[in-house]
Amino acid sequence: MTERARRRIPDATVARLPVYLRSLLEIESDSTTVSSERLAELAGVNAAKVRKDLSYLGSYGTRGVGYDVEYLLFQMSRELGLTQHWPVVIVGIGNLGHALANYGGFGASGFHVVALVDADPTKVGKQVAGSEIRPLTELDEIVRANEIAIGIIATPAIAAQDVADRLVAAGITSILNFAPAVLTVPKGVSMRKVDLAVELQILSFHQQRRGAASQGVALPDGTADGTTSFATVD
Amino acid sequence: MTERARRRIPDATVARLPVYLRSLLEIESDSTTVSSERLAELAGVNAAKVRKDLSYLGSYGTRGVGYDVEYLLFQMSRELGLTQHWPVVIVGIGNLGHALANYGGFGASGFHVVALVDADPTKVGKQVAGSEIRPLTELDEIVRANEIAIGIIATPAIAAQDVADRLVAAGITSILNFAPAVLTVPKGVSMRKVDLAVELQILSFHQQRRGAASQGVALPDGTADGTTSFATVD
DNA sequence: CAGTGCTTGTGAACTTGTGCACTCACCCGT
DNA sequence: ACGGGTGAGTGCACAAGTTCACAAGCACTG
Repeated sequence: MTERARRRIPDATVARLPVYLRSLLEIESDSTTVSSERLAELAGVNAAKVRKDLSYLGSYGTRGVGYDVEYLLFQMSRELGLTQHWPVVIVGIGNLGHALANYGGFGASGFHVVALVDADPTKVGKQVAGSEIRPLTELDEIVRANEIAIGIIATPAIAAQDVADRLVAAGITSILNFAPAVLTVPKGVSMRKVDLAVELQILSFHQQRRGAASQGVALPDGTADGTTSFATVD
Repeated sequence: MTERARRRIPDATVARLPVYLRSLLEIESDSTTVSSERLAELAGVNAAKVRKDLSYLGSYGTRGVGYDVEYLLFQMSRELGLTQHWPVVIVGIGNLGHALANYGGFGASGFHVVALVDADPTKVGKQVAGSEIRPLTELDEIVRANEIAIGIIATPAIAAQDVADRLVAAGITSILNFAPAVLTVPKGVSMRKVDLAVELQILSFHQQRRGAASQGVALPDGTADGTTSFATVD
């Protein structure tokens, strides 16, 4: 109640906040203030949506003027939890794990890859992106020692559920899964999935339809996830 | 009318079809028939959703029995356009592009990486995953020569829009974008986005909330995209 | 060949998300 | 000091997606 029972932020909005954040960072040096219209343009959505989304964070804009970029950045970062340090473990150092370990985009937002783990004994001990690959058996210890809350799964599909179970057992409560498998996790653990094959197949679906029917098919320009944008086919 | 004006398949359903497809492939060798309940369990959704989704494809089930796995697989593959050959070009052969080029999951579904392109002259000519990296300037020629319809962007954010424009100019109508940037494409081009940082930030949001409020926050167990599943926090 | 049990297919209620349009607060210029 | 213009905040109607509940249909048994 002291916290003013902050309005629950809809999932669709949460998914767009990072995009707004990035857009704000891009113009941070140019302008001190930004309108919903301009921000909408940068983020690829419409202005009404921007205003509604930002209103869930609170009334941080000034009517007739716009939003203060600095302040909005701060509030948004805080809301997204980016003001804190998030140690991350990557499990499965194949091609993708390798790429993720070397991905620079992490650090900027408070995410830091602090451990790499793989079940393959021939990989254990090797250095990747400045870290040494540790055996899967040490996962629990590693997670606890570093107080890791976020785990990334980049293993083959077959191993993914086992890894997820181990991560959960070790106390991890957020999982990002790149393995093409449906994982089940207990309540209290959030998990998101990134699936390359699924994305391609969705594209294929639309591509195929396009070829088949000369008939126009209207597609919406975004999903609840904000990860998609379609243009209209005609 | 002959084509029975096929019901438009909702986006949310399209996004789940690949998941069903994968689930079916897993049980293909075990059972000839599958119930909506079983399929729901494998795909991590609920049974009613499975039935509704499948109903958009047509009435392929048998009441009291279930769905014929083989037949469903065939229909679904056809619907998703996986019965055809899809040549794919990857632009940007950094860590991620490298990983994507080596990713095996493509071939199984009709996707084939037929060309790798990078703007960096020091990378051009090198062999990656059996293909030679070609210069960005040859993109147009490559796309036309191989009749490529799908392009994957794995460049830094700054280059992404330019690459997208080139892809579109070359005649590509489906783009999968891994660069952390909002791209605009003309009507008639579909584009999907996979953004690592966004995913992490969404996880961070929930993780952060969890820590802040001892108050329970209920999260839905899936989005329109089917790429997410959350458990409830308490 | 009728009865029983199982599972699909789907209308309808409900929830969530989107987009419009309008109000009202605030800044700035005079 | 005050009025005009601009752009935030929001109520509302609509669209999309989800879930429920149940009738309809098929296989199998006696």
